[in-house]
Amino acid sequence: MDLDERKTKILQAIIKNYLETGEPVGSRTISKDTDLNLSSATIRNEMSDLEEMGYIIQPHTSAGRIPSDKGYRFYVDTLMEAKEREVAEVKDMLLERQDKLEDMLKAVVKVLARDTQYASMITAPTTHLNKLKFVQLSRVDSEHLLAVVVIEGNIIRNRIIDVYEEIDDETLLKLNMLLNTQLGGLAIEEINLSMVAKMKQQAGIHSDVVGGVIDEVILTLSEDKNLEVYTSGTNNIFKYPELADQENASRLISAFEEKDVLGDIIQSDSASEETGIQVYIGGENKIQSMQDCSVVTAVYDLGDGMKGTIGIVGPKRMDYDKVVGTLKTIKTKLDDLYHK
Amino acid sequence: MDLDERKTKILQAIIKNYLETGEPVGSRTISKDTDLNLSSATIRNEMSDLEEMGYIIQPHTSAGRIPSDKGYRFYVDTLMEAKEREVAEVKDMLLERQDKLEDMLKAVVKVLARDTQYASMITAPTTHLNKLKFVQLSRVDSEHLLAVVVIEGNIIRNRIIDVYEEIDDETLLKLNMLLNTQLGGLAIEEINLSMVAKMKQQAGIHSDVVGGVIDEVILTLSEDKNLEVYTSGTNNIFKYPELADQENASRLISAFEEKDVLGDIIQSDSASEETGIQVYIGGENKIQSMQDCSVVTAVYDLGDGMKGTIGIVGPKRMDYDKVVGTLKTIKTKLDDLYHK
DNA sequence: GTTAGCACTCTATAATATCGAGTGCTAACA
DNA sequence: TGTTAGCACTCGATATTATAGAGTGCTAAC
Repeated sequence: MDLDERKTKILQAIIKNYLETGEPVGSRTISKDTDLNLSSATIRNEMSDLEEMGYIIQPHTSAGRIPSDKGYRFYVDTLMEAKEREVAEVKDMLLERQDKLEDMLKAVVKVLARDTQYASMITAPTTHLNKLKFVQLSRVDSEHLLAVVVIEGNIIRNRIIDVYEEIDDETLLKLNMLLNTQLGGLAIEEINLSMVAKMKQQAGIHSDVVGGVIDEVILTLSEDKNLEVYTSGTNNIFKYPELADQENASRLISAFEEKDVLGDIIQSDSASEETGIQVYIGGENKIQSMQDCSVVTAVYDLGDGMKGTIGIVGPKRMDYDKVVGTLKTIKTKLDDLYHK
Repeated sequence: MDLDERKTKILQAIIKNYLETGEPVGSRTISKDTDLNLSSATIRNEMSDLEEMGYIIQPHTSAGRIPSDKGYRFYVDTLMEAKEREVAEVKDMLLERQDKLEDMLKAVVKVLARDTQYASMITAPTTHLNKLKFVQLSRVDSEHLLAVVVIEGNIIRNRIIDVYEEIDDETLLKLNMLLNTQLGGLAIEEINLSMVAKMKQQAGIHSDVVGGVIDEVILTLSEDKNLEVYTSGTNNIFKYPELADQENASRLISAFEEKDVLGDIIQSDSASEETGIQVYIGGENKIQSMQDCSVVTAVYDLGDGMKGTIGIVGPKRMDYDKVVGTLKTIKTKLDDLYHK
């Protein structure tokens, strides 16, 4: 038995209807709603077939049918007509200065949540090809130095370093020179221990300062680990009864609080290449607490190897059209930021 | 009619019992639980009085009594015996480097949530007496400068500034000198427009760079506005049935997502001076969505005028002893950080 | 002032009845 | 052979009723 055109149409009608209402769909509804002009009895026969094939499920004997994960998957893969959406606000927002990256990400995820009405998240971009642009040491007061580390993509990190001996301006200048000539332009893999030892030796009594700076440089260069994730609209999960019972809601909300968990969702996102958008339905999710949800993610690319992920979590009966459209738009706008 | 010793004891017993069970407390329970050796009938008479005086409430005719806001208030003000608590983890945590303030705050609030089992929040310290320590301009590449602004308390902000004309090293040095001699040590109130104009004039063709830096300085100095708030343990609200119904939970969670709302709670915290800890019970809360909750906050002081607030939100039948004790400990440890 | 006793109230829980949407199956029809 | 009307049946959702028990207020006796 295979999915002929009529079965496909009926399956689509069932899913569409269920997405809207959240109630199991009966044969009578389909009979009236579609332009197939078939009686409910015929529909019933077809539905029985579709159930046998695993596309739909009967919650209990005398209820209508709801889509199975397999049904949703078929819908997403073949039946969905992704509509382009306009997300007006984002366009302006992205004109903001890039060094306020954090604020920009927070704003984008907020727009996404408001636009889709699903719980939303975005990760700060992680750079994989990190190279040091330069280091700048300044005196804060007699006991502290400030080390500013700048890497490709203009990511900036600061660190206050304790000093125990007086450092005069000239020495400071020399240390700056030393650090920049030795380390400038290098990636983390290119910095080895013998270089560090040599530099410490050249710094003489200030070797601990050099050590502190190098620590910060290494930390900054290898910083994909402490993944920043911003979320918005968490409380949207209460809009969907099938997710809103206490146990579920509690689990989901604590998942949204644990950045690591969100990181896991996003990690191995090898995103379907044409659009860069990935849909995980129900059991396809790795995260236990999201087995009753669908997750849609998109990878954005700010250039310089700076890639991040933006996505939403919602009920399986999600408005996939809308979500994919919205994500596509936002992704495009984020990507354009670089190629503009 | 006034609160004699016996009434006080009975009130205390009612509240204690209700805090533990969350169920309305009957006269029989009190009769057995206290060492007053009174029959349930006598207790009933007293309870009737206490109800008339507004300290307790009957949810319905044939139920036991629960404390009113006024009852809780009396309990917190006079009956509670705040226990000192040990919050072991925080001690070590605070030894961390101060320039990772953000991470430290996140860690502290996490400990608080885990320790109390209530939803917790902490605000980053805002400094009111901000004075500029120094500004440092560096070249990032031919089109961008990096401005680093450091203010009292070693708070650091960065900004990338676009430049349209080549700036050589010497000019950069001059601009650095100019900015630091003119602005060093000043508070925001001390920087006026005529100074800005004068500096721009001295900077000649690079007046826009100077303008950009000054913008960032002003932004940094007046930065109490974009109040950073970190939260943890939001999902703890599901542990208390009286808060866990969908509507309530949804409201609370979205309040926890809106930093502004949390800011409001904390704003006018004139904290009772001896301990610096403030308790808001039910209707005493300004925030609409928290009228069914109690909120306990503490102001911490890192010195240099850097003050922040840490607090928890939970059900009215909260373990006030524990919470106040824990907050006191954390507050003390944060305060000590400065005076150590 | 305290207490035993008792009638009364009201919620929570369980047990029961009823309704209706939806199904599967059969038989008739085109 | 595919389609459809008809009908008995299933089962969750909702309303209805009954029951138990915790707690009260009041009265009268101690």
